[in-house]
Amino acid sequence: MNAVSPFKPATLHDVARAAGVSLITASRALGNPGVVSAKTIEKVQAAVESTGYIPNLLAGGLKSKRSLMVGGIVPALSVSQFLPTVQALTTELAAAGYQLILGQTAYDAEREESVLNTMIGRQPDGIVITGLVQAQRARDRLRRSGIPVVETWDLSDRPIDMVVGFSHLKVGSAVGGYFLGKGWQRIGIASGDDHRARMRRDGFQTTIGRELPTAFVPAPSSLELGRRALGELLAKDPRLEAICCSSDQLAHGVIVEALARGLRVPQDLAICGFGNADFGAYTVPSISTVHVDGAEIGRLAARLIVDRCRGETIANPIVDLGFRMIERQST
Amino acid sequence: MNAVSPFKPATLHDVARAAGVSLITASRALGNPGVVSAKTIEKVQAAVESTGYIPNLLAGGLKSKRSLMVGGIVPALSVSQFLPTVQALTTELAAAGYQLILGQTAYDAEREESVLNTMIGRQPDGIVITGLVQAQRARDRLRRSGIPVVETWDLSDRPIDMVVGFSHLKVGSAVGGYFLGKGWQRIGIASGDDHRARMRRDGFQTTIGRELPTAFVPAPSSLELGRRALGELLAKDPRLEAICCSSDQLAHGVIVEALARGLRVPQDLAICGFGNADFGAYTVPSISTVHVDGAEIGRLAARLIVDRCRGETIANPIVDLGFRMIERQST
DNA sequence: CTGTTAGCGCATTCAT
DNA sequence: ATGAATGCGCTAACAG
Repeated sequence: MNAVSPFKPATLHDVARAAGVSLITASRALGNPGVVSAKTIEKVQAAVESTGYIPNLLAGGLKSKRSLMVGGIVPALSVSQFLPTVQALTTELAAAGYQLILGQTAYDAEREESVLNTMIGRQPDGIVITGLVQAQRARDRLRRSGIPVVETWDLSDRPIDMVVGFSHLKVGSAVGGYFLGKGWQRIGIASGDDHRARMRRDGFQTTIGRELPTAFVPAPSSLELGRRALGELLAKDPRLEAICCSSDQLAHGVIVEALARGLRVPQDLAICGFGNADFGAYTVPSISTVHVDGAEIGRLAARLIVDRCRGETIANPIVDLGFRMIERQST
Repeated sequence: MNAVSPFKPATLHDVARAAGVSLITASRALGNPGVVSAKTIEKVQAAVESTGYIPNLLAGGLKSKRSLMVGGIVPALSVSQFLPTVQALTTELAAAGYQLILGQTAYDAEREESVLNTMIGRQPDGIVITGLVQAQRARDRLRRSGIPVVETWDLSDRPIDMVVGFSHLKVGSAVGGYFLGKGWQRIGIASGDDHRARMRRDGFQTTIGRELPTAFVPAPSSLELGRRALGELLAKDPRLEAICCSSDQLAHGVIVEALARGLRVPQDLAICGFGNADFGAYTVPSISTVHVDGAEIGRLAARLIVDRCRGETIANPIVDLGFRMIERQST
């Protein structure tokens, strides 16, 4: 082991010298081995071993215009809805040699813009955003940057570039239709105060056909907020029969609070969530919900970016992944 | 708005020309405004606006040796234990102008090494790892890279560089002591199969003073696995009085399963978790657990890295954040 | 197959 | 307070 000092990491130059070849040959042996003789590759690889060389991807990216990084932007990592997406994104990108740079907007338009700017400054080969970018300025900037962009977890006719998601309005309508079919009259809503939850609520109310008592809770939602939300709703109308919740966390909280108050679920109070969180099938009662394939959103987004980077044309830049209702014990 | 073509993003060169100053003056006006006259700064900023200039951080980093990126490595994003850490890390780093690059090891030593290598290649100004790096090769490589490294969520006398965490062995002992104090005799363990959960189990068993029936579940743990684990444990010993779980998710599942089987919690079966997950205080019964300040781990790790980058000397590179037991209804 | 030349976009010397 | 030159580490283009 011909270790190099800790303060001067080996460069490709050192590798080339150790292998007795030119700089560019060493570069090719590592990055494009098809064009180099087997013997040379061996020598170079031995040199890499002995020098402990690790390629400087910053330098490579500067020249080649491929940084092998993809930016991922979420409101907050704790929004468990998005976790499977970020996880799948990271995994799928890693498989293609890309790495994810994370940005959090904290549901704040200003922060979103500043996050986007530093993102763009890192010359990522793609950007994946949970939700649609609202600010027109930011949309223009992204479009002009020429970086492939995938907006996710929503749908739009005119995305910045590409979009993978589903219609929140339709989700709301579908749940509304389900509630109508059950014949429930006294209906309440527990909803996060973010854009997408509000959209689902709109779709739900439109289908039900009237304004409904609503408890808004600050995003991200949680079991605790669900408990509080039910308290609020029952204060508005103690005889509610059914609650539509904007997440399974919220629904879980509503269930726990209902049981704690001696209500039977679903006989006295029916409860529906959203997101098909992993625990929902295993609570007692299990939680009826709307399934959305968050991991698939991440995988698809990754693939769109990678394909685009390979110069392929994207047949369909607007992907509707849909959703499906899952009926369990809570309704 | 003097927009530039989407295919040729403005460089600092363009800004300098538009402002009628030299390249370096423009550079200083943006990066080191104290040394430049107010009038020049204004001209440069106007030029930035009109050209839509966004600094290329790759190029800046290449020259300045400060990439303003920090690598973060987790087994999997879905391990909710680590979420507050990653979230706080991202937020705290962003405040100091750094961004996080995410790597997932999937609890796999080989993947860990390859993730570390590409990480190092990106010249991050620091690396934060959840857990201690096990492979000696990887430890050497990290140490030799000269990059500040913070290992977290564990403790060691000889970290690669710095470490912020707590002793899992002591956590196990503390919970064991608590169980002994309660006088429970027939005790079972539901544990994740990862390194740290096993350490806590070791500490627990040592304090209890004997081998205990254990149900191992694959990490990451979940409510579902908790239900299954209780089934397994009761099959081994139907008269168990108390269960020690390696996470609150697992504990929640054990509680749900116990209630579903008609057992009263804690009268028939006492249950203790670990991690103080957000829902644990609001379930019925609420979950006794061990609190660890995951967010603080992230904040501290960020600060250590940032301080080190500023050239400050770290007074104490080994930080024990400790833990505390929280007694709730489930015991 | 291999090597030479010329930058990528910026910040750190030095100079003025 | 400003500017000119130089090179960070690497790869794309062209040569041989």
